[in-house]
Amino acid sequence: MFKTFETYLKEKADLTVDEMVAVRAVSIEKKIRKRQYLLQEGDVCHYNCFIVKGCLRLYRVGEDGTEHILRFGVENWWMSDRESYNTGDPSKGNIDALENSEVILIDKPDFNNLTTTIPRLNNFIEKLKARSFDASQNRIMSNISRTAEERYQEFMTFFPDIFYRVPLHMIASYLGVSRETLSRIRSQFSHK
Amino acid sequence: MFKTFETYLKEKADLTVDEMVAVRAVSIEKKIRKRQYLLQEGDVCHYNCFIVKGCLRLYRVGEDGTEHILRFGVENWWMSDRESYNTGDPSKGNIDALENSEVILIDKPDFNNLTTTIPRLNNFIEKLKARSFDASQNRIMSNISRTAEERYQEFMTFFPDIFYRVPLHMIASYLGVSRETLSRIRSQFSHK
DNA sequence: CGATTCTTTGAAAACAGTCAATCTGTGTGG
DNA sequence: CCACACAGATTGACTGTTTTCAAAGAATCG
Repeated sequence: MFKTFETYLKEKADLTVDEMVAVRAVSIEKKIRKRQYLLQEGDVCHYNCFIVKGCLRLYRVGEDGTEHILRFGVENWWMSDRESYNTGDPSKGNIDALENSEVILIDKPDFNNLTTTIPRLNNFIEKLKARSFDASQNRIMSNISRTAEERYQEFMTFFPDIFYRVPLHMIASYLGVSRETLSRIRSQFSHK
Repeated sequence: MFKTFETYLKEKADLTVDEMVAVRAVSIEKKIRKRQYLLQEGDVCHYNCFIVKGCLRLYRVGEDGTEHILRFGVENWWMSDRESYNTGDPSKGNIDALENSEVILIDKPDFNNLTTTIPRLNNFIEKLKARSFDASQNRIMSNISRTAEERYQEFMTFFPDIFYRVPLHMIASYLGVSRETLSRIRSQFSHK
């Protein structure tokens, strides 16, 4: 299970063998079954979580009780509630598994240790954060400027791997429309 | 003009006198008049920009030619197109001044120098980026879960200082609704 | 098979966008 | 100082989109 993570780190951050050992020393392997929670609202997010296998989601519950999905994560993605992780405040969101999954957890102090002692890792993580921010900006742009149909097509083309493995009502939730609306968008679209 | 920046850095990052000198050495003071551009679509964003005085906006133009505002910035905020700045790719957005403004620009290589040589500055900037990311996530949540009216009220309470100095049609653009809709939301709201 | 989860459909109501017109305040040039 | 232009805000009428609620079909899993 650590193997996948190792391959990933080797390719992305080009870690040495020694560095890899250091990473491994603080890595916690964990299996989560479908519908199981990795983080629940109100708890503090103490871990960085790398997805080895499976599919997770981060969502928040609105005032009316509706679930709103902020992110999906699949193999080789990171998944945590960064806000709670950074601030140490209780999380506003929940992370649960949409499939039986395998993840690697690294505790915050351990992770900080790694990034300060391994510059190449730090570098890579910084880049990752930067891209993640850019993605957020683009999603905001999408939300304020595109129609639901456009956002739907955008999602399909950008994340085909996610599109084909999560239920449609969750994609609707991610896009910010009701499942009925998404269903109608799809039927309109396929009648062309 | 540098004075304001100095006060800010002193308070936020607690820089020493020597460090402040180093910052000053690479700071470019610039005045921008209302409606003038700091960055135009297609250009690469080479600078970090700190707002000493005034008000700027970052916006993108949609396929139909409509302007969509991604961010506003006022005194003591940073304003740049982070995507272009990070990647070196041409910017998808424009930054212009909504009022006569004064900014301090720091070139990317210079800025990198500063953050690598001044750990406390680096630390502060990292925190800033983290908060900025969190804000993005919260805005996305808002976009996919709240009604236009709720987003409007949210904006007023979170950014009263911006609310009272930018035209309403720009707030509409930021919120992702037409100016007419915002106008109607307001009149409904005030008839209570 | 039965239960659950997921998707689709229909009809009514609420909501938002567009276009065109009007109203307001501001500031500039004569 | 006035008249005019201009940017901003509002309103009305109309159209189009999205939500909601209720119901019914598929698909999946134990």
